[in-house]
Amino acid sequence: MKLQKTDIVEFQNIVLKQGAALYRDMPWRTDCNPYYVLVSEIMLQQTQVPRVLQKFSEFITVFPTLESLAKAEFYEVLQQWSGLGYNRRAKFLHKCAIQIQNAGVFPQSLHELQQLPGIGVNTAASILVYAFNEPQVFIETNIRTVYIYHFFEDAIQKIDEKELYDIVQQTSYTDNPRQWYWSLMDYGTHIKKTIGNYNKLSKMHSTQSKFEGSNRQKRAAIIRLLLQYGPQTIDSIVYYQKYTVSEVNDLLMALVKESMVKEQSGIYSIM
DNA sequence: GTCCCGGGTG
DNA sequence: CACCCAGGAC
Repeated sequence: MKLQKTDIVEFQNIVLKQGAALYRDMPWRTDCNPYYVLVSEIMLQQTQVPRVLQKFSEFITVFPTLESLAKAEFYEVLQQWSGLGYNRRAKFLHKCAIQIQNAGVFPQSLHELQQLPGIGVNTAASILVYAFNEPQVFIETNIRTVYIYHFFEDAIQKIDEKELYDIVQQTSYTDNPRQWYWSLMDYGTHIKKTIGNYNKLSKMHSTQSKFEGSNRQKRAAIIRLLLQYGPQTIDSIVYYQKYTVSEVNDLLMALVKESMVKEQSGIYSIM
């Protein structure tokens, strides 16, 4: 779909106007230094803004700089992360800090950013937008909502991500990328709250599996146990959690493989 | 039940 | 491409 210039300008004006009206202040928006942006972007993957707002401030109080995070032990990072969910992200973020600190400079290209763990194409682009106000094209759930609402509301078939990307690119407001994406985010959140979730029309949309009784739940329980009560044997974990031995064994194997947990002569602890 | 400023893995 | 990863809000 090739858009007319007038349609593009009209759309941009709507989004920017809504963005100004709906603007939400956040610490990582007030101060867009690359470290704040990195921390917030990882936290915001699959986690809503209100929950991140609280965690972010606590996290930054303990780890005010990239250097302080890089020098920290992982269990300290995990302690701060605890409660946010998707604990793997804490490991990714910690590794990011270490790698960037070792490199000596904050990565400033899509390619370099994507080399870092936990940073895919979307997060890489978003970091360039928010930290450096660089024009980039990316899609996440709120942006998807805005574009489906405005351009694909009557779609019969599921919308392909490439179609969306094409429109996002054509309508991209490059005068102030930061302001543009803040507007898309705040407007998209507003549409979802007041009108509905259009993402169901996207091919990307899928309902997630149940949490209750899942491995996610059990992993989290083991992590919490190790964080609160220190190193444990498999048997003690089995005793406390009432999971089967083979279950706990499998979960621990996975956690060790992800460098979340380490094992030393039968004793498991946070890495 | 459904969602969330996704990415890694096989 | 399918599945996994957490936790709370609604």
